[in-house]
Amino acid sequence: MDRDEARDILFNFIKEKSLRYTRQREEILQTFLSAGRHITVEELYNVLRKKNTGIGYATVHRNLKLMKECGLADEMKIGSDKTRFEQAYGQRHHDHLICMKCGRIIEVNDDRIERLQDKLAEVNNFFPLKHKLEIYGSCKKCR
Amino acid sequence: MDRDEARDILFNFIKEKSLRYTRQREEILQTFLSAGRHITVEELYNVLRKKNTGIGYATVHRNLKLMKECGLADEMKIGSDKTRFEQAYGQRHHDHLICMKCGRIIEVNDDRIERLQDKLAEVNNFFPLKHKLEIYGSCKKCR
DNA sequence: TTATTATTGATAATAATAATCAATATTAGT
DNA sequence: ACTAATATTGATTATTATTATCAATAATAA
Ligand SMILES: [Mn+2]
Ligand SMILES: [Mn+2]
Ligand SMILES: [Zn+2]
Ligand SMILES: [Zn+2]
Repeated sequence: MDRDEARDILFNFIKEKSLRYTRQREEILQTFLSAGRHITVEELYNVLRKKNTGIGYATVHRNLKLMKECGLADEMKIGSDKTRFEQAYGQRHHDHLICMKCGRIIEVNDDRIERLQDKLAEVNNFFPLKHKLEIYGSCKKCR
Repeated sequence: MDRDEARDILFNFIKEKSLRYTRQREEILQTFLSAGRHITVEELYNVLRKKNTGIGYATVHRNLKLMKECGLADEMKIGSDKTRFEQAYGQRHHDHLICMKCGRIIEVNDDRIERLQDKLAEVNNFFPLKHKLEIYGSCKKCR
């Protein structure tokens, strides 16, 4: 994702809602964009702490939620772990293979599955809005 | 699921592990079998409370976990709701359509999707053990 | 510069789940 | 049936993730 584009999205969202563009928001956005995918609030908070930004946990939490609101982040919950956030803007939908041994998360896509899911909903008179497919097992290394 | 068969499974599991077959366990099992699918600890606890069984919340919680251990129950977590339990013995695997308006849960199955999931794992050098497919949207009534 | 008010960061509240522990109940052995 | 051993219960507390609170501060517009 383009950094400037991401900043624009956040900035415009903030202006539209009469919110304020703070040093903390800029810092959290940049750090989030640099960080690995599927990061928790705690993990992002720890990265920011090492940078001596003095940003509090609550602020990280609040602003990841804000970034979700404006479409820059997606929220995901795996099992009963902590909520994870991943970059969403410019990313196409994908599902996840989750290694139960090392925690690695592999992003995958299968159009045939996507289409069959829509059909499955249809034959059940169900109007699908979103879905979650997670396959749990062990990855190559942990086999 | 056959009641006697279910009791046998629990009973044998308990004997194998040198545990004890208590009045509470029998009561919780029977009530769980009679209750609707995808029930929470709290919901089951409330049913038991109405029956004046005097069984505590912690005991319900512990024993639903036990029933999961012996294969009589499956645990599922939808979004950030409370954990739900459903009968597992004699039930084939299925996925869920979840109405975001009324909370209705429709159980579905599609062998083609199942097979494609296995292939998807395979091409990613991933060994699948279980999976979770949930489609969120609105049901017929809530359309 | 000033007034307004959104934001922050520390902390407390909430809520789901699990752990603790003394009292009690179950079980096996006699 | 009695006893000893110990698993279980139920009330309560602890833990953990998430969210709310609030006084101090910072961002924004006039
Ligand atoms: Mn992902
Ligand atoms: Mn089900
Ligand atoms: Zn792995
Ligand atoms: Zn509905």
